[in-house]
Amino acid sequence: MNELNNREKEEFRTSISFIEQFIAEDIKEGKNEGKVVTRFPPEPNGYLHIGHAKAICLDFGMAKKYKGKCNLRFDDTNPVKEDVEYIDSIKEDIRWLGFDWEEREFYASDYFGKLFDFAVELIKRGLAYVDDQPADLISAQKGSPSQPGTESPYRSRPVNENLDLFERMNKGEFDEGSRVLRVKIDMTSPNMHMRDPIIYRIIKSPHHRTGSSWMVYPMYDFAHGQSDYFEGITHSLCTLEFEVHRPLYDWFIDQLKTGDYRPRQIEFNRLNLTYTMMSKRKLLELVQEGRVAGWDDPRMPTLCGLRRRGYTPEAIKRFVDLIGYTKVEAINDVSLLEHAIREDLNMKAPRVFGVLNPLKVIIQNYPEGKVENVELVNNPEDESMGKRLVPFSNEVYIEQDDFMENPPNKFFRLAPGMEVRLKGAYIIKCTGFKKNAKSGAIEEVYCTYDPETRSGGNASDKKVKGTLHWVSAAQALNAEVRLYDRLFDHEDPSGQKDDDYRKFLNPDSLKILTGCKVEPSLAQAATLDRFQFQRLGYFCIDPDSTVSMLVFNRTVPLKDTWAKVNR
RNA sequence: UGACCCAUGGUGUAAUUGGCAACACGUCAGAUUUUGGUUCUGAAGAGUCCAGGUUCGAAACCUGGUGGGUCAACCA
Repeated sequence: MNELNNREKEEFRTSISFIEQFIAEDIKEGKNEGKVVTRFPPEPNGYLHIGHAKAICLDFGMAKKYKGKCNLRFDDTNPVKEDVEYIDSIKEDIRWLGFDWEEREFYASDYFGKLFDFAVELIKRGLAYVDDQPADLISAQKGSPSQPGTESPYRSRPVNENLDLFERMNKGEFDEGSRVLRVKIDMTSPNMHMRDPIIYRIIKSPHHRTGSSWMVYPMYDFAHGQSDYFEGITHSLCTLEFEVHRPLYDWFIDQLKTGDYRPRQIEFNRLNLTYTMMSKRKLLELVQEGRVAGWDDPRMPTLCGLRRRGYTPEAIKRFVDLIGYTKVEAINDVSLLEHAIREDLNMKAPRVFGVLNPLKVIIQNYPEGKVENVELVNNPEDESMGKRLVPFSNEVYIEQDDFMENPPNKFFRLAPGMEVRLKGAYIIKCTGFKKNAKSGAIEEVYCTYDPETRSGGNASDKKVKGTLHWVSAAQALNAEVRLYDRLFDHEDPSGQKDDDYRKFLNPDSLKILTGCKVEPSLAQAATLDRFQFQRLGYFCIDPDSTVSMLVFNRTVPLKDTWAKVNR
């Protein structure tokens, strides 16, 4: 209720991102007849991560808000790096987030013909030339950011010769790397991207969509802006590092355009998160080196990893909404992401009892063999989620942490002589315990219960300091629980100049608990179902889970002020 | 011996575009609670990177610094 009020308050806020301000101004000025067309342009060479979610939310979000369209376009200009496997996963992840590109699934490769024709046109206009020099020479001639470049000796090659060579490059007459097509701009430009950039190179590997029909492929810089133009994109939203490319894209569009229309590129900051990294290359290394179990390892910042971890699309979108879009290179605190998932799951996740580190409690005055079904609320935040029955008997498991032989001052749990409530059942009092003489480990705890204190009963309003979750031993289901922590123990693992990011891998990022006990209602749970294990955290069923062995992933622990007091 | 971008509590963002620096997360305290969760109340925490300038008035505009980022793939 109150949380809703908070959300409502936030929705009333008038501030919109600088990007949205630009879009709103463009609409107001009647640009593009007030239309908004955006696109999400991934390269199919890896899995999507939460940084992509930030872009997806913007691209699809702006289109939706301003009654426009958002295209999905795969920027597939480099056949050696790309694969259909990635296309499928990307589409799955975007759909999972809840966005729809309808029939507008495009590929940069759809435009290879148009792009080739445009390149030929540039040659004819004397604006492009074939360079026969090797890569290292071309690179050396480019100069450096503080040093102007020098012109290629092939720069003034006659038009006919360029035309002939370019056609023959595409027929496969020359080896990869032997020739490239460059555009003629300015080798002394302070902007490196304007120093006669390469627009076409020879690649003989087959392309996942066009097969072997092309032997030359456009560079990203030559394909991206024009693809936007071909699709009628009005607002081309991308990350900050493309800011310096914008003059080049504008140059191409100047040569291409026939009217007033041109896409407007607006750059925003990438998403960075503490204790992780977004580099696709490094994420791939983690997978290939076996440091994680795969792209969907629940410790990965990939969308499939977060999904398997138990994150909801709503929480991810909420998080993206909270961090905003600016031009500042920021590192966002993971605690905000965790806040977003807790906030969402608090409303949605049914409560259940699960004991991670079981300790048997024997209730000595409760009849042996008797089983009562006690009623528990599924979600105190949402009455419509109903109630369920949970079996109670004379032997129950509680959490090892919930018992102490010699408790400190504010320990509101079980200890010799102390009383606690077993949530939904009875108040019990500890009368003794069994301790392993060698290890000192507590093996069993003995209690008595007060029959009058059953929840809902006569003396049920009796106050005790602590309430524990529990699972009846005889009916308990066995479970494996995987506890995840941050993958790295450094806030910015990939930003350290002198240290490899692997050095900061957190050795405790995964802990597997095998002897866990959960309430019998969980037998019906399906893969990826999410629950709150009361007093512990949010958990979901892992795809590895089977009928004989339930497997849970901990999405995020509950806030724990007791643990905080103890540190 | 460059060009471009950026700078607001610990973190991320606001500030109706020149008018009392606000919100969220986090932190701390209290209340409520059959979850040490949730919820509620309150507090601490920046005077807006620095120095000048314009102005009745600057976080915002101008100049110059400082600091950070990006750019030299036949990657995207």
